Amino acid sequence: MLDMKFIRENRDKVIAGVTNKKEDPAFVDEVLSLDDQRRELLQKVEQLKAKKNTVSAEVGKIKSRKEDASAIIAEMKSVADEIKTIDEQLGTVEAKRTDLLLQIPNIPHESVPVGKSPAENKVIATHGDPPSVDFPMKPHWELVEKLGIIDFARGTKITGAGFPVYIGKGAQLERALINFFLDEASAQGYTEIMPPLMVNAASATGTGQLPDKEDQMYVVTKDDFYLVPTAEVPVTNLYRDEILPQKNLPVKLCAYTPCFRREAGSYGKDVRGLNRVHQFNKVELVKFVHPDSSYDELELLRGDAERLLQKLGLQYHVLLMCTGDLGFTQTKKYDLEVFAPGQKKWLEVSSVSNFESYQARRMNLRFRPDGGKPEIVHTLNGSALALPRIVAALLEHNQTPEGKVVVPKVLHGYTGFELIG
RNA sequence: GGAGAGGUGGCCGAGUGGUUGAAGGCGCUAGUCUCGAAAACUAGUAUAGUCGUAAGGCUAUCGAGGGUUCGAAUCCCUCCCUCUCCGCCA
Repeated sequence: MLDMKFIRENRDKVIAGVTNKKEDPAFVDEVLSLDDQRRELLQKVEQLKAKKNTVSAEVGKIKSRKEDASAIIAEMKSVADEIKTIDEQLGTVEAKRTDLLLQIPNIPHESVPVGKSPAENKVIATHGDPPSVDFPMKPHWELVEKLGIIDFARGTKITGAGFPVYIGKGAQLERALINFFLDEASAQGYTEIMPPLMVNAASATGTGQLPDKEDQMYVVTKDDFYLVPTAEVPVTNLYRDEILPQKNLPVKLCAYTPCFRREAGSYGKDVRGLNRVHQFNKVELVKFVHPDSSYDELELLRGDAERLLQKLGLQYHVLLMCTGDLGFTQTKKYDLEVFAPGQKKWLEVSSVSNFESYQARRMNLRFRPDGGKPEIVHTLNGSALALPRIVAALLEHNQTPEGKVVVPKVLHGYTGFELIG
């Protein structure tokens, strides 16, 4: 969430930012009005509490002298009632304020182009070329079926649509990619985390999945847990409610997890094959950094993700997302899209974002500047990378006329084979 | 799942209704002492909200939330977590 003080002092800026994100700016003034009410009630009740405290201490002294304090006690009873009444009002106002505060999105960074639709995202870099072949390239769903390495139909039987089964070299390729990504991250100084795959409501709120994106998560109602939609959630919450020493910054973490997403509302859109599934594997990078360096760290993070695509020899481009296409909690975001030549489509395989203090404030994640008061850290994350679309692009990019697939060299040590089929 | 014990400041630990934001110790920071260090001694050492130009004041916080009371770390209720024993189990 945003800092209440910041909203108070920058009303117009916040409204502009919220509007550019295509969110409702009406909440901003509502929050400000609730904030005024809150402070008014707070002052009133705190004065009464101060009185209560001094008089109650007095009662103690009187009683210890074995004197009569019944008159004062009777008087304080009405004060106590008044406190209770105002406290209740205060509680209501505060709950509303917090509720609204959670519904105000983070505001975009000034370097982000203002825009309404994905069409206004900017392609800021492209790398690699499509394979130069003289045969018609197949989409991956045809390749994997013939090769028998991913079985969508049986996944549907076991669970439901969007739960593919990886078989034989398909499973091995998946495992190889996960290890490759994790090893690359470790080499860049990221500490590997293996987190829980279910999180509680507090964690989901910390990263912004709740209340905004509740419908996208699978819920274990019996225990009030959520299946992780991305490792971002458990990993970013690792130090929730903690104060990190400044010398530990930047904290760099990486994690492989399966990701579970209901993908409600996206039926029929790019759902063929591996393009959009309910359960998939992903390696995620997370950083906690000093507020002064978060935009430099964002570029480094993007580099870490890009390098993987380069090493895999895939064609990709980098999008700088416009304000209207930014997520609720993000101030700036790059998407990496890889080209899948069999279906002639760009597929999003990574999303690299800065959240500034927005998540960290929700999570109460701070650092202590040397000798100073605790401050909120900035959080960033990026996929490095999401597996299914990488596999899709990789299979399509490296297919042979016979429908076999050549494994990229960097993976040979991981797969133990160089050809599928 | 059953039975029991317990959750206090960075850590250990005292505290069963009346100056307890919280004794004492450890740790940490600064100072004294020392050629320097250790030891010893002295002082300081939470977070947040709110009012104030500031100094500073006030409020809240002893797992979380609610209740009783003029007054709660202390009594009551609910929940969470940890530990021990039993059961079950990869």
